[in-house]
Amino acid sequence: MNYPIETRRHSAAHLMAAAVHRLFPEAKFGVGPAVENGFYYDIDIGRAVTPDDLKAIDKEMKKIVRENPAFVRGELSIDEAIKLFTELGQTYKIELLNDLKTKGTTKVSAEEAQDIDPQNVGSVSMYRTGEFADLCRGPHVTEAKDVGVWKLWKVAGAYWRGKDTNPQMQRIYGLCFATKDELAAYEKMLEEAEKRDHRKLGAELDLFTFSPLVGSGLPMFTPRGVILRQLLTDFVWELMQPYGYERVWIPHIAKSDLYKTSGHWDKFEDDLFHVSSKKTDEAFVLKPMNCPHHTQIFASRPRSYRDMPFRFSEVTTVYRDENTGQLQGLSRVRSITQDDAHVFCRPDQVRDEALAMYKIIDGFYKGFNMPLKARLSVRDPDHPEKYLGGDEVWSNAEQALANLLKEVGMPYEVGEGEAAFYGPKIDLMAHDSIGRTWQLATIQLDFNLPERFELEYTAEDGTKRRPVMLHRAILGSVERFLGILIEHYAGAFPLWLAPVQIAILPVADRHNDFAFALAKELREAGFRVEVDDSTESVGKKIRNAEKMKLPRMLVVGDKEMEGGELTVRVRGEADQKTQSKEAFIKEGLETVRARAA
RNA sequence: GCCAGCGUAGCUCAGCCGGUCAGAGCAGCUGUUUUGUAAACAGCAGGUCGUCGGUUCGAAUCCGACCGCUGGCUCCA
Repeated sequence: MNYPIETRRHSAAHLMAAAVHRLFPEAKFGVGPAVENGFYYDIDIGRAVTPDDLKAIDKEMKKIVRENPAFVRGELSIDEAIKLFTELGQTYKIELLNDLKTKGTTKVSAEEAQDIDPQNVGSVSMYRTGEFADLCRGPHVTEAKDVGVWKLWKVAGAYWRGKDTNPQMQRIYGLCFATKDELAAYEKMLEEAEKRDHRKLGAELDLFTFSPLVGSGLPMFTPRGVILRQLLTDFVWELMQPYGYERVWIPHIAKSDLYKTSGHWDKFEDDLFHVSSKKTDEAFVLKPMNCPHHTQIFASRPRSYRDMPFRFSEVTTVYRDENTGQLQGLSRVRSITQDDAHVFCRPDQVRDEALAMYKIIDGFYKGFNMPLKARLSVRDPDHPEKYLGGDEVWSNAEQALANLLKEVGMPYEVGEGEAAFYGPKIDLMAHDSIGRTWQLATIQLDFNLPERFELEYTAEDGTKRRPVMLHRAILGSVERFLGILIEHYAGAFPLWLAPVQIAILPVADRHNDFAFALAKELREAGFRVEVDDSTESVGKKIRNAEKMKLPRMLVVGDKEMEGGELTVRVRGEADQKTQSKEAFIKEGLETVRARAA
């Protein structure tokens, strides 16, 4: 039988629950949906699940598959179900059923909704697998042996119904695919992703480092890493040129009053780094974002409608006191460098400004062969209290962004509840070379900060008007983008980005002078060059250059000194070629200019 | 912040049911070699076994706290 993979995965979750039920009769069950690549089930056995438990559960699952019970569907009223689960002591299920009964939904998160059909209020469906019965809307495979190939993967703590005030359950993750080959292929992909891990490559390629003395989540960039940072932000700056952006500069701390005015204080006080002064009683914070500062530059003098828009851009670092448990390599840090820009414009200029932003983003990601998808992030209609500003303002803003996406012909999905608290936004998701998607660039509309800071400009008729503010980031965060880029290229950066572009490898000591002279010449031509004058063999020098993923290698020995031609080796290729110096330089410069490999 | 796992030289790892347990390879340094396409040879040096405390006659090994890392959860302006 050819089941949809979700059906197999969800059935595998039940199968696992059935096994857990046998091994731990007291176990209480939460929810167990199918997810990307597999499934999980949240359980509570009164203690942590150990790796040994996982093995035992896996063994029991195999045993059940040999017994091959059918997945049997039944239906009963909510009250009957509550009675049944009360007898079974399944307190979590009872909570879900009570919610269903009183609120007509169990929905707290999208995942949980999978377990119960909110449309089918009044009665609920059950599935029985052998002696294990579970609340479930299905569908399921008919027999246990149809679940496919699984592998119990890992255990993690997970708050019941995703709320950190609720007790934590044990979430057991499993991979599940229809065939062995698919599972193997996925595991291979995981392995590949691990090899590309930017934390590993960052150390190996000497791009950035952490120190326990400096603190977690506070990366430091080495000379090679800074070359990458600089090239990336220069690229953005270059793309911004046609659109009239200007650079500004702001200090990295500000009085807390700034954020009390902006509204950030109320929302993020606990996530700010607080700075106190012994000289004054005033409280300061390390800036967690740049927009409030930028509003003060706008507000620093009277503005005329004639001069609008003002486009302030800055690559600058913000600081956020993230929960330590969620810091991760360059992906989640406490010092975040943003390629930030804020545009203050008239309402009639929003479209053009947002369009310009879109074009910059589009050009940037094309440069890395990362296809984009858009998401229009709007309010969560169920929680209007989470947002600043009036309903009409929001509706207009959401509409303006939707129109823009339609205009540029960008397909998009709508992300309800994904908006920032001050306005809707367009988030752009980039695909990397191994098929993952990342939310990176963003264009955000903001009708609220101008209001809070009482920003204004003088209109044609002499009246004071409120400008509209747009926030945008192209890379998102330089650190996070760099982490993604390292994994995208597996550390083998294209020539234009490589921190060291050319390695010159002298065959013997007597070729060193020639090598250094050549290096000087190539540097003057604009390349980043390194000479390996160690006393190692040529083979070893090549090996080292390959390990550092240097795009070009020039082996120089007697032949090159006498003949005048260069011997060129390209990263990852076994063959070499002979080329004149002029041709090598010309070709290299063209490749760099084209931002190609 | 919460749950779990982990922490031995710069890196990768061995040792870990308490008693020659401080080891290996790579990297580093010093010699020799002067090398022609992915690892020359030899020697030397390097760790208070994350930190602090506890149990014990004795702790890298057991326990606790803290720091850090990893995977999740929560959060994400």
